[in-house]
Amino acid sequence: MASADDANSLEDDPEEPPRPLTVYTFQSPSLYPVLKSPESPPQLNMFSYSSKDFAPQAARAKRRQVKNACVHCQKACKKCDDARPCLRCVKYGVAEECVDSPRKERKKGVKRGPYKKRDGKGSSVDPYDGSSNDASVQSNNNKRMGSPSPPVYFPIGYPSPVYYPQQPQALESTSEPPVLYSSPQQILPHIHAQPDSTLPDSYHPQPYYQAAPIYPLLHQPHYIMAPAQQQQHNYPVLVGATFPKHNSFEYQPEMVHQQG
DNA sequence: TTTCTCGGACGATCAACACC
DNA sequence: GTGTTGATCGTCCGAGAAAG
Ligand SMILES: [Zn+2]
Ligand SMILES: [Zn+2]
Repeated sequence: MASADDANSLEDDPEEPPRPLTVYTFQSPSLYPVLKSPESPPQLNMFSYSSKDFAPQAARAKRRQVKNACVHCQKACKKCDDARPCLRCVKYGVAEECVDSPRKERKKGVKRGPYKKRDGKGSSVDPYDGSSNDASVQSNNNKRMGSPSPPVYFPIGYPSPVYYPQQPQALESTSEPPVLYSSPQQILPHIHAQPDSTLPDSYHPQPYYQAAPIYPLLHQPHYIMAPAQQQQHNYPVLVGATFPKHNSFEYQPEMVHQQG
């Protein structure tokens, strides 16, 4: 079966077709809930799929990746998120070791030989021709137009790794059916797991809000919030979380708070 | 049964190349 | 200068192995 960390293409985009019947349960200290297939699964279309099984010829969903996984996730080949510490590290109790993995510099000066001609003058393949086997085609489909697509709100049920400097923007227009998004109330603040002094350089607490991981109600983690008097912002401060079943994960960092 | 490992598919990036 | 191509590098899915 899938590993505990698996089955969690949680952040995937709304364009993705529904994955058949699966339910999240927290049953391991692994970062992400496990997908189970209950006998009478609810009809929830909240999960992405990532395999070819559902690939409708044309609209093949894309897997979304974080820009830089943390060292632990990278090593484990597991899904990371943009938060630092990332959810997985928090869950494993190694939040203080959660730092971006180093990236190596891209080679330069590599010669490539002539490209295919543009504009049908040559033997170039139609990038939208579904019959193409050219591996590069699929990558071309999503990266045209330079800059990365703007952040989008994640649909309910999708834990999101993304930070939003402020209110999320409107979805980029798409021909896909509309999706539901978290209400502002569902956006939790960034996890402040460590005092500033122990945080990695890459960690810059700011009034950023993270679209919180939103799990199906049945298996939602119990978020531990700082007492009101400890909060100096007008948003709640998350200090830890416990996950139902197996209690194996309980994270309660000492304190929690950031200067405004 | 649950958790861990890791091969490899796929996504993101960006320098080389092509065209105007 | 701008846009396109395609190689490189990174992420993480998911199957199988290992452990309990
Ligand atoms: Zn991580
Ligand atoms: Zn981490």
